[in-house]
Amino acid sequence: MKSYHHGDLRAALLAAAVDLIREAGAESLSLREVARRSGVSQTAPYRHFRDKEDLTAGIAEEGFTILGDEMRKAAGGDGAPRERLMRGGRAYVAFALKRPEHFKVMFATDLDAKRHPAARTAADNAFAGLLALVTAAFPKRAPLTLARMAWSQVHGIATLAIGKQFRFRTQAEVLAFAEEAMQALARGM
Amino acid sequence: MKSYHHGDLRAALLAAAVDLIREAGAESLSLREVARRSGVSQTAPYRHFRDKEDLTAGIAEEGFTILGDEMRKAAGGDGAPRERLMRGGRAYVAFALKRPEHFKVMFATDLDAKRHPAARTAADNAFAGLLALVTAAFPKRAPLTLARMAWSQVHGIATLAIGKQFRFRTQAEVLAFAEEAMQALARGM
DNA sequence: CTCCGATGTTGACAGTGTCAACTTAGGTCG
DNA sequence: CGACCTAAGTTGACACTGTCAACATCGGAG
Repeated sequence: MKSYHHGDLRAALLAAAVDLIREAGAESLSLREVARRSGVSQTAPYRHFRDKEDLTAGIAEEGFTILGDEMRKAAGGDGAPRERLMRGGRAYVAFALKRPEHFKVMFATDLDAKRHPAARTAADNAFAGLLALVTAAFPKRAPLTLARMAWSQVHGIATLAIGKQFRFRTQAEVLAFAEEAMQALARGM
Repeated sequence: MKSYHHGDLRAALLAAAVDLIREAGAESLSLREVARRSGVSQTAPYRHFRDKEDLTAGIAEEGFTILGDEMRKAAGGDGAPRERLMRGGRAYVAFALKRPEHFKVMFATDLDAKRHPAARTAADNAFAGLLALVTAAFPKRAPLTLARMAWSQVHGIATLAIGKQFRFRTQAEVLAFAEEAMQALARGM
């Protein structure tokens, strides 16, 4: 019986936007099409997002939150600190492979801290988790620098993999390669 | 006396497009604005590019060509193979810092080999240079895998640096960090 | 029960990518 | 030397987009 008010339009819009990006690419993300797919008028999204960029910032925030959660979950439990760090890195790459739309949006624009504080907070949060893992795995060793190294490594792998720059055929191959690369870097650190 | 024909419109359009991206971001790249800045009608670009995507592919091709050249130049000359590989990697990061507009476009879209063969060729070419460097530096050691590791490393650094994800203040800081990271990875390889 | 704020709608405007049809410049060939 | 062909550029149009202003409606607080 479709009431005048939607109920949870914001979430529906975010989901529709991600779907659209998956189907047609981030270039052809359209606020109007997102509204259409959510069964709502063209300007309804403006009750939940300031403008189009704010919508993508919402996707980015969602992505950083999920990424942080999945890394924490993967790195949790028992095992040596180094082993747990590896699991965290693996989760980073796995996230990018499973949700390439989120991942691309998250790093497409340098999201302005003033305009999108929630997204920035979620991002900082995820990085803080990584920092903790690195600190535990390599104590007394300039943790910030080492964390940046680890981040660069998995980020490069993730970016190039979803951009199809490597010639890997399966996600399993990507993950196996990531494992190898992380081992090599860890040895050198 | 502004002749009817432009002379080298294609190059002018590419340059205007890069300028526009630098000033306003890749999102607001507009074929019409590019045409306007080149002093030409709105549809003139279609004589040189099939569509908007083809224009960005042109920028990407230009970028890959420059990148390949600069890496080769940096890695040339004398020095131990490892040392030359380092110089190549450093050139990769330096390229991204100096030409972030090119760099972003190059990796924004997974450029279709069928639609944009020239861009793909230029990209393959640049990677081939890296592969040669790695092979010389680490003989008898699965060069493809090692090259991918090196590429991931510098690519991650470049991407995160120009996306302002690190909190570095100067380009020199970024390059110094890159040096450190490359050393660490090389030790582990 | 009333009324007000949050949520949603309609209509409009400027700007965009792209197509079809037309024009012009400048070199090729009889 | 003049006719003409093609590459390069133009004009006008269409459907679509982001966004604004003005209006409508629901649902909960008093």
